[in-house]
Amino acid sequence: MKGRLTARQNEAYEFIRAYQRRHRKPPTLQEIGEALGIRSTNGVFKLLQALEKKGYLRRDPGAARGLHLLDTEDPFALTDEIPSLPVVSRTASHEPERLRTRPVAFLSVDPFFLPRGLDPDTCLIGRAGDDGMSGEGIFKGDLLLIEETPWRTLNNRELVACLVGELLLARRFVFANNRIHLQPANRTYLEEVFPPDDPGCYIIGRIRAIFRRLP
Amino acid sequence: MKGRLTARQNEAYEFIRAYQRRHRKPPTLQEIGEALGIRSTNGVFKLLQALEKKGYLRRDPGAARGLHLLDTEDPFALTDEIPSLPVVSRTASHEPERLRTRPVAFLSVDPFFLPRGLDPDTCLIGRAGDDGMSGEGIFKGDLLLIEETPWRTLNNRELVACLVGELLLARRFVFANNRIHLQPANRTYLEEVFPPDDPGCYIIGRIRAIFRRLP
DNA sequence: TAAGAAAGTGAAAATATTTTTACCATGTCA
DNA sequence: TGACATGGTAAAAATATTTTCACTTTCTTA
Repeated sequence: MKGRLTARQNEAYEFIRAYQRRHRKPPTLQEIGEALGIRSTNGVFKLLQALEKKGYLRRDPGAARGLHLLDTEDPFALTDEIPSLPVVSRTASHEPERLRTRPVAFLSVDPFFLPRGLDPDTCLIGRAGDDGMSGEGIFKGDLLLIEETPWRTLNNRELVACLVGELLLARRFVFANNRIHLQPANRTYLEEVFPPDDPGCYIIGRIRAIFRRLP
Repeated sequence: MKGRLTARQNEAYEFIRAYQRRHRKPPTLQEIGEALGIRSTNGVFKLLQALEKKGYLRRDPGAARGLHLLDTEDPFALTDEIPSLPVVSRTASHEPERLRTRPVAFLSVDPFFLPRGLDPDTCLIGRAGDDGMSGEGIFKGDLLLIEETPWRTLNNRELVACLVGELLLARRFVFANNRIHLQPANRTYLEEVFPPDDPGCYIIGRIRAIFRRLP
C-alpha cells in the first residue's frame, strides 16, 4: 500500500468493503458501477486497475468476484459464513429428542458468539421459559444460544439450559452428592434437585450467549 | 405439495433448505451435487425436476440459482440480507461526531432484531460502560443495538444509550421540567440530570436489543 | 498551455459459470 | 415387463461476468 487514493477510488474501495461486510463476498463490476453511478463496466474496471496498481487490491484475473482488499485486517474474518441456528419450538421443546425437529425459526448469529470455532451444528437457540435467572440478567423470553453437550461434561456453576416440566429454563448447574442441582438467581424461585437421568429433567447444554429484543 | 419424496429427493430438498439458511440464496446444481456426492450436474437436474413435479420446488428455468422451495413459510424471510453493524470503539465513543468512524468491528445481526424494517443504516452497536442498568438485565460489557435518533423523538421511560463522561451508558430516559433525566436501575448508581444540549451528555438513541456473550 | 492522469461512455469480445439436453446403464417394484 | 428413480458422460445452450477496444471529457500540473 503506497499511493494516495483519489476520491473516486476511495469510494469504490469503501463500497467493496461495505458490500463484503453485508454479502460476505466481493461485488461484481456491475454492482460496483450501479452503486457509484457508473454506467460502463469499463469505468469500474479502470478504477479497479488503479486500486490494484496502488496496492490496495488484488484481483484474480478472469475470475468472477475475484477481488481481495489488501489492508483489511478486520477483527472478524469477512469470509466466515454466518451460521443460522434453529430456534426450538415451545411445543416440541419438552421432548429432548425432538429439540431439533420443527424449529419455529432460524436465527443468524455472528461467529463472534461462537468462541474458538465452536461448531454451529452443536448449537441451537431456545427461549427462557421463566424469570428464574433474572439476577443474572436473563429474563423470560430471552433467546439463549445453547451449546448442546452431555451434562457429564459440564463444570459446576456453569449456566445451563434445561427442560423441566414442559419449560425450557436457564439455571446454574451444580452436580454434588450424585444429584443435579438447578439453582435459580431469583429469590422467588426455588432450587430444584434431581437424580441423574431423571426423565423430568433434561440438561440441554451450556448457555454461550443471550439475545434480547426490546419492545 | 402432494407426492411422497424418495430418500434421495428428500436429501436434496433438505440440503437446499440448509444451504439457503446459511447463504441466504439457493445453491447451484454443482453445489448440490458435491454435497450429495453426485458427480454429474445432470443427476442433480433430474432430482430437481422430480421435486418440481411433486410440487416441492419451483424453478426459474435458465436462471442461475433459480430455485424456490414451496412449503417453506419460515417466520423470517430467507432472502433478507443480514445487516452488518459497526461496533463503536471505546476511545472514539466520547465524541458524538466520531461514533461511526473507526469502528472496532462489525457484527452481523439477524433482521429479527430490527423490527418493522428499521433501517440498518441508522443502527450501531455499543458496549455498556457500567452496571447502571443491571436491574434491567444490562451489564457492563453487554452489546447494545442502538437505533440512532434525536432525543426529541424519544418517549419518556424508553431505554437509551448515551455518552456521559467518556462512557457509553444504558439508562432510562425521562424528559421533564426542561431537563433530561437519566435514570439507572441499580441502587448504587444515581440519577443524572442535564439541561438539553449539555455537551456533557449526548443521547445516541434508543436501545433495541441486547447481546451478551458469556465467558 | 500542452501532456498526462482520472473518469467515463458504449459496444463487442472473451471467459466463467450454470443450466439443459441427449443418450446410456442399473436397480427397484408393482 | 414397464414405469420410475438414480446416476453417469458429454456437449450444447444460456446467462453472468470480466476484459478489451475506440473514443470523450475533465481535471491537474509541470
